[in-house]
Amino acid sequence: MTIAARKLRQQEELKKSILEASWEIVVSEGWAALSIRRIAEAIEYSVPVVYKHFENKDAIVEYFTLEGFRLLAKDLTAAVDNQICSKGKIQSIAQAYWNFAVTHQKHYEIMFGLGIPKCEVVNSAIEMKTTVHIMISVIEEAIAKNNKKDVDSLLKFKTFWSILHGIVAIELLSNTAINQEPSPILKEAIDGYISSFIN
Amino acid sequence: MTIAARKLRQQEELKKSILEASWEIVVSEGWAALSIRRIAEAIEYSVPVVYKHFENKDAIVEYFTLEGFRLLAKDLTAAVDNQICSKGKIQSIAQAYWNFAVTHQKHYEIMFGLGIPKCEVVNSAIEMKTTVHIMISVIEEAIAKNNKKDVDSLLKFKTFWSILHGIVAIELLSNTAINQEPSPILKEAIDGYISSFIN
DNA sequence: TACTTTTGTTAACACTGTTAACTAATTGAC
DNA sequence: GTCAATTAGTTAACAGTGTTAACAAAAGTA
Repeated sequence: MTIAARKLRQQEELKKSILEASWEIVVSEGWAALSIRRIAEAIEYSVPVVYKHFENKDAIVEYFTLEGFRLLAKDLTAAVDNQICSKGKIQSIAQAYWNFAVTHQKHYEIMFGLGIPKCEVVNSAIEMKTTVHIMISVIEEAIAKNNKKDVDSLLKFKTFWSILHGIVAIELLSNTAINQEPSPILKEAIDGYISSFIN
Repeated sequence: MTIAARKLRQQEELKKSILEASWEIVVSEGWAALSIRRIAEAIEYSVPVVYKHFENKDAIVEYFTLEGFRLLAKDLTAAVDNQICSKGKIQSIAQAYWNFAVTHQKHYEIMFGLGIPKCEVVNSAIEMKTTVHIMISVIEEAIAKNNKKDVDSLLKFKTFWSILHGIVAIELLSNTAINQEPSPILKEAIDGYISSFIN
């Protein structure tokens, strides 16, 4: 069955090349430039071949959306592992979130880009849930350690995420050469957030 | 010159009908459904007539973007006028910002939708600058009244806007029938923000 | 009336996502 | 080895998008 194995391998490589070609287009020319015909041209195959590997264009975009959440979850996990106290963990997550957004800008755009109605997919994805879970765990731990039983952890989580996303989004919108350095706005906002329920 | 006047009036009405038809499409079917051909069909004219009144599709979209900022600026101004103390003003602006986003969702989407590279236009628009100016004034006043000369007002403003946008964006993304009621997340986040530089 | 300008149309170009219909190559059974 | 069945890949089309050149008809002006 080595022939069948080779065929399978070739098909997988073709799928991989579709994703690589897609990513190259997105990185160099943005999400709007991504089209099936451009992909087909890049992989040197005809258009329907792309549809053999992905149901439609959305499926390709979705791949990168989920990849983004996977990467984000990994980064956030690493950020938490570095720290011991709750305050440090939250600050570290915030910093990691920021770093992710500036180093994976195209991912972030498609993960949180408004105006594109594909939220159903994202909201139900486990990749998303992992990210959410990491944040909530840290916040719940902080609440427990600070004996603030009256604090709503879900509310705190949503506030946390909203602040993070807001800072990133405004920064990405004002497309003035984004600097990798930690944003003072981030520090500012997170300090205020932390002091609202951690001593 | 009454004939020329009538012609001018008719042209203006045609332009108005283009905008009305466009808005109807956007409201009922979203921004993605807006197309020149759909507009032409709605106004019962051929396609090039639309181009007589707007240079291109972006110009139509831009109209609503600027209209959005105009409306937002008006709402924020009214919100400030209602209040006397700095804290109240900031809270009132936050609430007004939220209200604007939920009652003018389609406007908000196009004003801050990521992934659409039309920021150059928006950043240079006076409509945008007015909105910015209102927020900064209130913050500067708060800083002055609280004798916090070391506080960076621009930083505070960016943080403020980021928090507001983040909360709205996350809410709009999780398209679960948005409720008009004041978001607890908003109150939560703004309270934290205010206490970071107002006694 | 004859000329010019305005107003509007049709039809095309170059794209987009998507798919039906077809061909050529490869595989499996006899 | 031959023949049918499956697979891989193609071309060409449909329906839609933004945009514009070329043209016709109506209206205004001399």
